[in-house]
Amino acid sequence: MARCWLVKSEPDCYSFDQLVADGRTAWEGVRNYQARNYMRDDMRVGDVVLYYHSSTAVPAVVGLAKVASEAYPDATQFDPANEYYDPKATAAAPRWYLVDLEPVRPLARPVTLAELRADPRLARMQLLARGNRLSVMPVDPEHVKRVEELAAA
DNA sequence: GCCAACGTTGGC
DNA sequence: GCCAACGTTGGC
Repeated sequence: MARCWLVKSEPDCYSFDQLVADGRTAWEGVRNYQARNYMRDDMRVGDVVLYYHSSTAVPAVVGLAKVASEAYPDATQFDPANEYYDPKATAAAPRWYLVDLEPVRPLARPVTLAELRADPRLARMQLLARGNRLSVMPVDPEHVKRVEELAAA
């Protein structure tokens, strides 16, 4: 069974609709080691990804995506003009890795953070853990299934 | 805009 | 290796 994941994105920055429009995107700009490690070490092509909109009026899971590539160095770390430039990274020793994502489909309707919190079956979801700030994290497949159920309800 | 939580940095 | 200071995240 493939592993499942959740990625956060601010919709004003890069929304799920934008991913659908683009058809595929490099998940650039992640600058947290744990999130990097998940992408670099644990993600596999075809893994299911919940797409979550954060820092917005109604935070919610809005769509399903999938991992579309193995991990490779994030090119933005090498570009001094890019906001994600990292002067300590070199081509010989990249610091940041990413994967490509492809959209699968939007949820029938967004499942809000408040709904997730209200569902006892999702109580152990890592997204809901106190103080969680990771932008890339694993999700239990049962929790993915439950989110899809809520979206269809 | 506020604030709690957390990660990173850098002095020692 | 400790830890205070600082910056960022993200809900509200």
